[in-house]
Amino acid sequence: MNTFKIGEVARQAGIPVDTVRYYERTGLLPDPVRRPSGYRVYGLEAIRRLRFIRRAKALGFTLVEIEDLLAVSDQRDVHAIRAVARDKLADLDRRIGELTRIREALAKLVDHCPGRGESSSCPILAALNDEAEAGS
Amino acid sequence: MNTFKIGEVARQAGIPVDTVRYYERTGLLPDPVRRPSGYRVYGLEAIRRLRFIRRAKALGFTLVEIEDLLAVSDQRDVHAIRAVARDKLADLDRRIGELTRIREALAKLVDHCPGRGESSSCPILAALNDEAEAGS
DNA sequence: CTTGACTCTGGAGTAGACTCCAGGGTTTAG
DNA sequence: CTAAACCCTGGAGTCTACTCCAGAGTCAAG
Repeated sequence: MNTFKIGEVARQAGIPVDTVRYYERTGLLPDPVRRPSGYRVYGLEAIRRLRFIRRAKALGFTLVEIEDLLAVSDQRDVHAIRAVARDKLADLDRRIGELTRIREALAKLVDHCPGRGESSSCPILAALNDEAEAGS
Repeated sequence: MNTFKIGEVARQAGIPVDTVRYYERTGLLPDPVRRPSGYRVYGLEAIRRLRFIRRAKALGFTLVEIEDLLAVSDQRDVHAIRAVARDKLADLDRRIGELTRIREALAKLVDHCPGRGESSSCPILAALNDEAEAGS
């Protein structure tokens, strides 16, 4: 019998039970069939969908983006899927670039800080206190 | 007269008025002197501190980290300041590395997706649906 | 004095993604 | 049959860093 209760589905997908219910509330996961008792009943499809969600999250997609991804995936629209993935790639590049800029600025300060002596010789303090804005 | 009302301090520091009050609430900024009317009165020191906060945020520090930074900065402990900055640098490296890993995985999928034809030929869908975990 | 700009407080709302709780009912192994 | 393990709901709480609001009081210029 390929039907599962929520706990089993959650375990198979590697996601907490509360999170499965949360995904249902937000519409990411369709409302499941219920037993007369109210217990949710899932099929293999639900496990597949939850794993899809987990993997997409690991690729840096937000839940809203995953909803889009699932929609086009359900329609098997390869073109649209690639477009969504491309957008996400551009977004990742932007975020990486930003963090890298910050990293370089901070690295330069750390490199030039002697770590001892007068506070006036610490470029980190200087950068934080000085009037000049941090350039590139 | 080197005393300012909150609006002036905020403008000088380049921070919204609400945010200045928020920093006060969270303890990042010391409670200022008050006029009998209740109006906050600040000196140049407050403007300096707010600018410090703004610059530290631009370097990727969180408010909690900035609180630490301000504490060691107030003690002019160069060694401790460098240690905090180094920790932050390691943190940035970790985050950049993680995003870069995700970026590479996604880029590979996008590169191999034809963008048309059968959904079975789309590696993005395959990666999201397949049983295998995404490797490096 | 009047007017408009400024400031005060306390509290609520925002985004994103959960996470936890109380106070029940249900299922299943033994 | 019993007890442990599981499941249900609705709602509240978490984290970060603000942001906005109403309703009231204050200040400065003309």
